[in-house]
Amino acid sequence: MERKEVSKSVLKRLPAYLAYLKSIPEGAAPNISATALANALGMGEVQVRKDLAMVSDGGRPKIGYNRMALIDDIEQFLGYDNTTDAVLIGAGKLGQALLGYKGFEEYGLNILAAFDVEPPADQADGGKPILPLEKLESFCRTHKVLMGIITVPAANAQEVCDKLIACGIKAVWNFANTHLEVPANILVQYENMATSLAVLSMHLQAQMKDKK
Amino acid sequence: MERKEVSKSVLKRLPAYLAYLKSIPEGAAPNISATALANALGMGEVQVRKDLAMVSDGGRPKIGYNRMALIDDIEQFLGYDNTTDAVLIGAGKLGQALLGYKGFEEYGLNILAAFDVEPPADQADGGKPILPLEKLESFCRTHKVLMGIITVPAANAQEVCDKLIACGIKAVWNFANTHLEVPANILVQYENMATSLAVLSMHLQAQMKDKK
DNA sequence: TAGATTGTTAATCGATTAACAATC
DNA sequence: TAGATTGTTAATCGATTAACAATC
Repeated sequence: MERKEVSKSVLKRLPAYLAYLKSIPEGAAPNISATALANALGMGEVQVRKDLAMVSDGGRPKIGYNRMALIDDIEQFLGYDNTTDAVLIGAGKLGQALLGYKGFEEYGLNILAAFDVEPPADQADGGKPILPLEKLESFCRTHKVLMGIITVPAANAQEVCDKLIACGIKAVWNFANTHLEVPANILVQYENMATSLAVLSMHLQAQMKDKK
Repeated sequence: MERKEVSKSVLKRLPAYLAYLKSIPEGAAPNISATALANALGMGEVQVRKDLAMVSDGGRPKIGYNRMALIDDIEQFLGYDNTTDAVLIGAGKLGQALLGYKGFEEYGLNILAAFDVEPPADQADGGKPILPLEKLESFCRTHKVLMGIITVPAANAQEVCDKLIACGIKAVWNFANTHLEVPANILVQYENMATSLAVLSMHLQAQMKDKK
């Protein structure tokens, strides 16, 4: 299957398909139709079919897609089959939660270590190390790290980001609620809780108004 | 200023404006132009102007918008001025991190308590309580809670979600990587790390290919 | 064969961008 | 007045949806 260019909107839907496909028990029927997938996820079936056409080499009319093959295709497309190493900066509550989260492996993400200006003294045995920030550059260089995760306060995020880029990082996952200025070839993905909250509180406000 | 209907895309950009406006020091000039805002955030200036027109009652040509007034307008529009109470289900690592995060207050979100099938014995003094799941319904009813935050494993998310809706919740913030089936009047906001990771690993793959 | 299902081509929709008129 | 800046109207762009032809 040759690699097609997919738009960001398609890309963002792929993990949802994958999660659903994986949640189907082993013993179930080996095939699944785009219609079934669409219904399960509350989406349009044409959209699902178009999305799948981008990553798989096709389903068979009347039968659908082979579930296992589809899982493999999406995982390969998303690059979950080869792991990406990452470093995390900012070992506060959120940082440590992400550091300890086992689920990332499933997505091909491997956080090697965290860095902090003040590494906590009591580090969990066998957990991933939290190192002083001074060691960041040498660490990134020796491990050829390409992704950095920022979980420092917003005020320090740009500074940390600059440092990461100087260390050779190409992609930044930013949990700080601030815009980051970066060169064109660097991608910043914002994980912005404030955005989600805006959507939620908007809905609640509308609900309240409807009621009265 | 009468309340306009804004699209989700506009809504999602508002928190970014707000964060930037708030990051400007008190002492700076009292006005800011849409052009300046756009440049700072790497956005188009027409887009910024259109967005602001939805929430503020206007800037003045040649001068721009009054910063303080703009902050107030956006906060009011997003409902950050009156707090929303929420409960959190699933006191694992992520759940506890969110529970302990002070920053939500700024967005008008107040997590009252967490619930778990097995509340941990050692709860931080003065922190928010982690209660057994059986107490969820009475708690929600007495506190008239409208928002629920789901941080349980994907396999249990739907069950928890149903329970929340039965308790009168109107908006769900779902951190589990799974689709939730809900009635039409309930909003589910997915906080999907897998989605962000997909975008990031895609970028890294493209970078690698360019290099060789 | 008939019908379910796929994949594609065309139409619609919404959001972004560009052009321009209004204003301080 | 001139110029910066706003706000609006029109044009473009991209993504979603609808219609339909292809296939097992």
